[in-house]
This record gives sequence, C-alpha cells and structure tokens, in this order.
Amino acid sequence: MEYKLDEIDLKILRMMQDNARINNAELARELGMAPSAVLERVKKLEQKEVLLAYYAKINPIALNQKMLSFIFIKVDEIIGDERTGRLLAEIPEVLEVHDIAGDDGYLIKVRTQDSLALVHLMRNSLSKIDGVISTRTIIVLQTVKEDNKIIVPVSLD
Amino acid sequence: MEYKLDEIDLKILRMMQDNARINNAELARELGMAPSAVLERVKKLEQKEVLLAYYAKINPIALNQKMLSFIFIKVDEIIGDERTGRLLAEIPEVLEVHDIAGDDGYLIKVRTQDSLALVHLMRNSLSKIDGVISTRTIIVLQTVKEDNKIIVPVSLD
DNA sequence: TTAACAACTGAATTATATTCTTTTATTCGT
DNA sequence: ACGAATAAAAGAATATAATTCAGTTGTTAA
Repeated sequence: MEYKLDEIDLKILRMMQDNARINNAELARELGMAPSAVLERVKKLEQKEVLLAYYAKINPIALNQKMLSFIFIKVDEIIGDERTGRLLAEIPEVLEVHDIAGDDGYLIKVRTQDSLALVHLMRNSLSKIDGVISTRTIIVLQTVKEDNKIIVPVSLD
Repeated sequence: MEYKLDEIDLKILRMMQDNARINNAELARELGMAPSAVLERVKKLEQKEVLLAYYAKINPIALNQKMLSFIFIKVDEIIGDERTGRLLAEIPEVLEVHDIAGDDGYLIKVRTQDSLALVHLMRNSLSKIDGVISTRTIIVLQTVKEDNKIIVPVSLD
C-alpha cells in the first residue's frame, strides 16, 4: 500500500486528529475547497488506511476506571511468535500490547477500577496465559498527558 | 463534578468509543429515541467532561513515524511537583507522560521517525530538561494492540 | 499532442443537525 | 401519596450538511 500524501491531506489529518467529529463542510471551508472534493479525499485516506479509526476519549474516572498500570511480561516463546501477544490483547482491561526488545517480553497498558481489580486480573487472566513466566508492574500515580496525537508534518517532501 | 450515568449514556459512550464519527441520527436510531433527545445527552456528556475528546487514529507508518519507545525518566524533584512532567508533555514526540510510583520518575511514550530521531530527542530535548537525572529506554519492536478503549460497563449500579 | 486518468467544482437531492414548543417522566418536599 | 418543580423526551420546523453525479480542469505518460 502506497502513501502519497500532499499538503491538503496533511491538513485534513491534522484537523481530524484534533477533532475527529469535525464535519465535512467545516473541513471544506478551512481548506477552501468544495465539500465533495474533501469528502472524496477523506474516503481515500480511510481506504488507504492512513486514517485507521475514530475514537472518543472517555474520562476513565467517570466509569470508575481509576487505576492505570504498565506491566512488563516475560514470555517463554520463540521470537516472532506473537500468540501470547494476541492473547494479552484479548483481555478487555488491556489497552495496549507492545512486543519489546530485550528480554523476550511484552509491555502492556492496563486500566482497572482499583488495585484489587488489578491483582484479580493478574491472578485470573495474565498468569493463566500459556508462556507467561513473570511480570513486573508499574503503577501510574498520575497521568500528565495521554493524547497519542502523532506529529503531522507540514510536508512530506 | 458528578457523573450520574444511566444505561442510555453508557450505550452512547460505547458507540462513540467505537466510532467517534457516528452521526446523531444513527445514534438515535440505535437507541430508539428522537435525535433531539440524543443530541442533548451527548452535549451533556461533553459538558460534564465524560466525553473528553474525539481523536482520529492516524497510521504512524503513513507519516514516517516508524519508531515507538517507552522511556523511564528518573527525576530529582520533590514528590508532588509536576513541573518536569509538564515540560515532558510539551515535547511533540511525547504522546503520553505518566507519573509513576517507586523511584521519583516518569514513564513516557515517544514516537519518532527512527532511532536517530530518538537519540536526537534524548540529547536535545530530554537531557535539557531541568531535574532529569537518568533515562532508561524500552524499544517497541511491534505493537499488537493500541486502541486505548476503556471498559464501558452495562450498568453502573 | 492527445488519450487516459485523477481531482475538483457546482448543482441537485437526500439526510442530518439544531432549535424550540409541547408533552411526558422523574424527583422531591410535605 | 400528592402536587409542584425539574428534567428528559418527542415532534415539528428550519438550517446545515452529506452525498451523488455530470461536467470541467488539470496531470501524466505514451
């Protein structure tokens, strides 16, 4: 899949990343283009898998998900086999799963109600996964930033 | 701020988290309610800061941001002072900043073009921040999951 | 140079958002 | 339990937006 993006595409990406619910008419106004042309571009960006998804960010406190942690998971498996990673990804409390360099392991991001729920998850879900040797848990006290907005350059040259 | 959410709100949150660009008419159809009523609920959820933002997820490869890392940052500062965290958050490559328990530090998530750009960032931005004592970098080889969708319960009881 | 293709415009149509009034539910104090 | 006060929903009217498509312009490559 090819990603030939021009400056108009980048502007669209920037606006969409800042507010995914911006409407097409507003995009068109900002870009000084006809709405039909902008709509076509957005659809192409989706189809080319440049725009992957649109998420609403929900306040975790409002849903009683007060605890955030990162867990290093050491795994006994052949490098390249990502079965364990997929199993980790299936756990709903697990928001991110990253295969990391170094010692055959994963780094996962987990959101739970509280420390009890975390312990419960580790005992009942994590340790039940085949191949998991050990875990190391990092407790987040406070999150300063968590927007996951990537840098959209002015041009791609 | 109070968060009294009923089952309709939770359904809205679930749908919005799955697809932030769902339109109000479609929401209303799914809920079997009048569009005006649904619109009012969504606005209230925003106003109550339950719905915090709407993000488009952009394919980082399409923008040449091929490298993802997590960095532990040990900091020399009084616990509770979050000045360093705020400075870290200002760096555009830094997507997340978490204040972590244990050894006076932060865990940050960083996206760069490549390892060169990462080294550059560490040398020119990170180490220039007052109070940063040391860093430990975790390189992500592959990301299995990264949707950051939290669990929306069926009811809050 | 021109055929083929891609992107854009503008207009028409269909659908949605938004506002406001009326009606229906819910909550709360007594 | 009752009615007043408040909140939520419906419905209708209007304003905006999405979508489609035919026609135009621009770009690319033989």
